[in-house]
Amino acid sequence: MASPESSNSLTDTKARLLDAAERLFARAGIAATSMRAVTAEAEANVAAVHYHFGSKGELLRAVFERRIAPVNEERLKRLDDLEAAGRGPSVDALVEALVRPALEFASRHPGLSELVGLLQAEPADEVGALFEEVFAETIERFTAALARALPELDEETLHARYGFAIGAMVAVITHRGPFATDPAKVIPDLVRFLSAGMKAPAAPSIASAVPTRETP
Amino acid sequence: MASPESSNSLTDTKARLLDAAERLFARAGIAATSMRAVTAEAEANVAAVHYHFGSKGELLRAVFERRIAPVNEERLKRLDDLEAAGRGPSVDALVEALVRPALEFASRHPGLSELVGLLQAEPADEVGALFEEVFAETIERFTAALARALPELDEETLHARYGFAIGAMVAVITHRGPFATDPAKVIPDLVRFLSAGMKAPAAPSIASAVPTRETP
DNA sequence: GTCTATATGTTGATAGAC
DNA sequence: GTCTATCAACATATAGAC
Repeated sequence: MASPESSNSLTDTKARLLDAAERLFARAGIAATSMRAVTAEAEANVAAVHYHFGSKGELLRAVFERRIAPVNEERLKRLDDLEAAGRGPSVDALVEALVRPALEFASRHPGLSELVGLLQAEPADEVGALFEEVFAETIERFTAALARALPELDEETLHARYGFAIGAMVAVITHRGPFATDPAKVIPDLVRFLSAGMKAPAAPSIASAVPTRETP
Repeated sequence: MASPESSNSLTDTKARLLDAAERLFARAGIAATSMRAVTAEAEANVAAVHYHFGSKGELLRAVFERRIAPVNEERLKRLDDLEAAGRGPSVDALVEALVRPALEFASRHPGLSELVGLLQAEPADEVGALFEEVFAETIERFTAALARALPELDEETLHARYGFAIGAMVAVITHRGPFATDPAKVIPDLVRFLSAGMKAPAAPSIASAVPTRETP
């Protein structure tokens, strides 16, 4: 089926470069990681990364997409399942569908953890556009589903709470806090915390407050 | 009172270097910001930063400490006030004392926002030790106060929730989410969300669950 | 596809005149 | 305290042999 000599060891270098770049970007940051270090770690040549990716920026993009795409696919699959089975998934179920795939992937691929950390603080120059592009669908689908589960929240509050939740989740993924390393422990903890926050009573809007008596 | 010629323009360069470094570190990251860029922005000389700070690492440390120290001072002052007035501050009050100073400082000094972003994702080499050192007292005081307000939570869960809260707060500070830019709007929103999360029922511990009947 | 060799620029740090 | 000049080390990127 495969051509006589191409398939295996030829693309091997490319994969090793991705692995090495992920490891080093995560460990020392993007700007501080030289392509020499990447190629050395991958046991490849300095020119190889230019041949396979064209530039350091494109290598970075490939590294991110490889890890983040499957997380979002799993999230959307879980959301599809929730919406298919009966109508109106609970807040807890939605939060878990959003959070669990990310945390489980992160615990399986330690590189993802620190990669997400980079996504958070790396100057938006290169990463910002990638961020928007990769997460747009997930954000839209989940905020819409949460809006249906929490009809009493105005859109602005709901979007803010979604942002709070992502922030807390990112803290766990990047290990910036005293969190259990076992996903089986931390995921329920986080879901419990975030669901309670999501379901908190909305702020009393100034206009609709005290409707019991009108001042003439 | 002041000595004839020293006080003003002599320390001026040092302050300009701090301002410039803060601006550039925030904009492009630490590793990507050269000291040449810093001294150019400060309209100073390449050697000036070595004269005043000794190295790039010490400059970084000075930049962080200048901004973060006052935030923690304000937090601890508010906590002191809460604990002085009556016993047992509420969860909501504690969360607000933790969160409001940071968000208000960040909205007044835009540089702090992106500086906090750096603290989050910069490889822990240099920043990690600084982080531990600067936030240790705040963490200890607030988790202790929260533990008194939430006696039903075990220590591990409480620390984890504290970490979730910091993560959500950092997301707001670094503008990584659809948050209102007006602190008067976002702070109450965040406090409401986090307080509800803090007060969420604890996970049923496997050991103490179903204590209604003992199996022989 | 992978390598060596090299062109060209930038970095952090220092020495020493003023 | 501030400057110019200069260092060795390292960066990205490319050219061309194999």
